[in-house]
Amino acid sequence: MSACGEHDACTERALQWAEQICQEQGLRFTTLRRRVLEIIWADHAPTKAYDILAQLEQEHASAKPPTVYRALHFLLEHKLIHKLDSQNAYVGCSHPLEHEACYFLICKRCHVVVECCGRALDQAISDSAIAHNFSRQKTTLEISGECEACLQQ
Amino acid sequence: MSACGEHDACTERALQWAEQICQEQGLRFTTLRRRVLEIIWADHAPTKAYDILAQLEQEHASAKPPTVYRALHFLLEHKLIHKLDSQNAYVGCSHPLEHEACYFLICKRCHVVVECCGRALDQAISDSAIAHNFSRQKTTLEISGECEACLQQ
DNA sequence: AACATAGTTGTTACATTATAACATTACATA
DNA sequence: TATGTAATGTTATAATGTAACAACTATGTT
Ligand SMILES: [Zn+2]
Ligand SMILES: [Zn+2]
Ligand SMILES: [Zn+2]
Ligand SMILES: [Zn+2]
Repeated sequence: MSACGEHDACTERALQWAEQICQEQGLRFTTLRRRVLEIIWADHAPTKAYDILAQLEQEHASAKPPTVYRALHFLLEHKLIHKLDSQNAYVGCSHPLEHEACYFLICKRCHVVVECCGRALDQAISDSAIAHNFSRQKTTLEISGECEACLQQ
Repeated sequence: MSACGEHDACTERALQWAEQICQEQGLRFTTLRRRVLEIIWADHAPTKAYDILAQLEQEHASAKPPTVYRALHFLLEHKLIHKLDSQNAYVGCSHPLEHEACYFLICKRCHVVVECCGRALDQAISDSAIAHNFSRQKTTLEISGECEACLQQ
């Protein structure tokens, strides 16, 4: 499920972003890391680590769990992907350049994940943390339900 | 870590709630389920399933993973506990009677979890879902950072 | 009391998700 | 080319969670 007219463009854009970010920061965007990012960007649904492994194995005989998890750690660290804790699965980041607090709308039917970055909601979260004298460091916000397209069926 | 003056009172209250809720709904609050709830309520930190198992084993020779997970499923189903997806761990529900959308402040230092239920933040989440024509069914909101007590040290 | 029933627990086995530890290889650059 | 660092290969294992079926327990009905 892609939820976008031209998904090749999404993938292309994500890979170019990754290339650019790695270049700017002197990071090595190796074949393996690129391939894992491509697999994750095959669609807009969350991808499981062991499904990535299954794909990698077909083209890369030495692929093992650490192969995949290392690539995932690299991509997470540099915010090229996100982990959805409620699903134990990974999605490509939709806007790695301008990175703020983001949250996810996850469709239970078509599995499309939309990444949102609204200042309003982010502010509401900060306000609540402040009200509890809590110093906010990391936020996990994942909303599952049904997307517009699925509701219209 | 308890984050409350009189933690025995927290536990006592939680067990009585559970008793009452099960009675009202014709559910069986068995020894095993009560014991798992007690273990979770030993403090305000998230508890891991296999740590519960380790405790149960000492007093209940036949305890195995399904023993624990069944009790957890029961307690989750009836909203006596919550699972924190960002930690793979479980906490007692602080207000099982008046249950609305809730979210969690998780202290990285002392591990105390505070469950919050603010209408304002809940509304902001709904607004955002509506803005994306998304039908919201389940929300995971977990904020990790440092609590007031730890910040003052 | 005997029986039927549904719910709970026991038991074994396994699936899924993730990491530790150490060896080897590739890459940059001096 | 030597040398150090980062990346990958390799083996093993840890951590989290479920399937499937057997045995038991509580409860209500004949
Ligand atoms: Zn797309
Ligand atoms: Zn959908
Ligand atoms: Zn307490
Ligand atoms: Zn704290």
